[in-house]
Amino acid sequence: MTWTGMFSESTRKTTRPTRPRYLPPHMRSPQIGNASFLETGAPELTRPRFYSPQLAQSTRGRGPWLTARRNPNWEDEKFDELEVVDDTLEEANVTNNLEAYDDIPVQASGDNIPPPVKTFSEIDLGDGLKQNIRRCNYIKPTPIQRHAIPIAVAGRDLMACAQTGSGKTAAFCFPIISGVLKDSLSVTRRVGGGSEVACPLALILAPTRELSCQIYEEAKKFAYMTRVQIAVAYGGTSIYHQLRRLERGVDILVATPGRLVDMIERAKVSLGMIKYLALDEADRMLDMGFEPQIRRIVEQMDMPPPGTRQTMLFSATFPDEIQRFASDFLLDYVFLAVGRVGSSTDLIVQRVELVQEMDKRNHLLNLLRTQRSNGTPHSKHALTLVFVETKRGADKLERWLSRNGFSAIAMHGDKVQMEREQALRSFKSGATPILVATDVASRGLDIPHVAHVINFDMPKNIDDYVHRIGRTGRAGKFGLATAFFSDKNLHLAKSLAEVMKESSQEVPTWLIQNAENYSASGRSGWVRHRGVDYGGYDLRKDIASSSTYNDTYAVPAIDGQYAPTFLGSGGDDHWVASDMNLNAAAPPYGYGSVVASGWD
DNA sequence: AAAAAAG
Repeated sequence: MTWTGMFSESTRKTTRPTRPRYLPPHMRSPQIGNASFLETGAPELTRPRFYSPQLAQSTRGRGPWLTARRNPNWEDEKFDELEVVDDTLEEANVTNNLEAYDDIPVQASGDNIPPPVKTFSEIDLGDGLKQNIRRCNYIKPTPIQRHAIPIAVAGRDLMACAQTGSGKTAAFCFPIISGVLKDSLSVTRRVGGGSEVACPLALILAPTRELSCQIYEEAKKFAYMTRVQIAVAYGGTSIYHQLRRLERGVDILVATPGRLVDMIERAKVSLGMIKYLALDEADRMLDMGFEPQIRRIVEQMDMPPPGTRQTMLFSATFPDEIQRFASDFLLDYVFLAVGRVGSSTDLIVQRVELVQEMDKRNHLLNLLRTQRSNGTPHSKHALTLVFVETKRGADKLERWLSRNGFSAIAMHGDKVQMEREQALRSFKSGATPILVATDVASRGLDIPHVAHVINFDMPKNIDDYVHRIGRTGRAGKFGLATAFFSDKNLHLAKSLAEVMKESSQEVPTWLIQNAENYSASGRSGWVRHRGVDYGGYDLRKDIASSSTYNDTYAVPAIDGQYAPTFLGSGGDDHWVASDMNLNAAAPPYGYGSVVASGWD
């Protein structure tokens, strides 16, 4: 049996910082003047008053000695060599649409589920990590963190549906770092000098190189000044330097599958000592393209079997069939879903426009021109992310936009890694305020200031749509998502209408009409029509014999705040962790501040 | 009929 509950989240103001400080993605650039945004239907292009790029620049590239003289707490400065924001921000944040998101639905199922905590201090994560959590200004755990961390720290396997922006990365990093810290085996005993094999205790896998980097950077912050050694392994760059790094010993390895396999085959890495395995964007990692590789790494190398390692799978979407694959990797796992589709998601305005293929380019130009004339020109603070279907299409659209006066850059898997990273940097910095990307950029990446996501080509499945539009509307900022819907996309009509409806969007009648005519039943080739199935519920519930899972877990009332307001209501509730929800929900959580990139 | 991930 499972329980389902709605929890009240009360938010509160945090103390105003006395000095410029790191600002987490979800708290960056809270929207200001959103009324104009809604009226024009164009992204808010006004430069947020609280952001200070000059200030951010000024601390960059400085040696610790320099900072040390200025500030005795230089460690903290070095710790986040990132964006420094001035403190006027804080206030703007906390006043953001709080009430609408006070109730966060949480569903958990499985045997003997460790109860959630209300604060980080309720769990012994170790002094070093605890200090870093403070350094990160993590005031209060997010819902996914409150639930997932106790489960993970208890050593349980976990399948977690967590909304983007809800603190997923920390939710699996904290328990892993904490576990490594408690491990008595020093890293030097697991790797010798010379060419010995690196034996990490933890492996974190991600579907793209850039996402691996992001997680790596994030984990480094969490492990700052502890003895926990973190390394990253991904393709498209010299393996030599990565191997040299491994020779120094590694506790936690963040990797993409290809390069990892390469290293294992070269006998530079052994998975024999793995105690923790985490798959980020787990449904992607287990989809048709990736599944064989993952299976190879998890089942056919020297990775300890389920039961002797701890496995954690995280994603915002989790279709049934993927849950089935996934359960092969897990033992007696807890299923967790945070967030619900259908709750207010007015932070992302979703528009669908019926555009024929041949008209798309001009339509895009008109859209961008309107956007430009509506407000400040594209800038660091109003980035537009355009998704296309193919790599060639990305290049062609980049050229088309450039020829027509829009500064655009393309990012896709046919570019060499340097170009990919350069494109991303150029976009993030605002130097090239339009990024034309394939799905390489659809998941996990945290790009502040994306005001508008345009699905120039619709993705093949609705999950990707959810992930793509989740690149905007983050950090409590309003976001706009525009979809160019052509007759090639009719199979998506139903699921798209469903997604929009669930996030309180206005669904055009023509779309509803088509949704009825084209119920997503067809299945052909590699196109997987799944209708609306993000897997917001535990697949095991469908299994006839529920005896294995009959431990009911009621959430203890803590200060009256955690008392479920309802339990297992009617069955009509659709529990899903969707990006849209998550975006909407992010600011109200009121985690004070914090979190870093990779907040996804 | 695709994107991603090794070189």
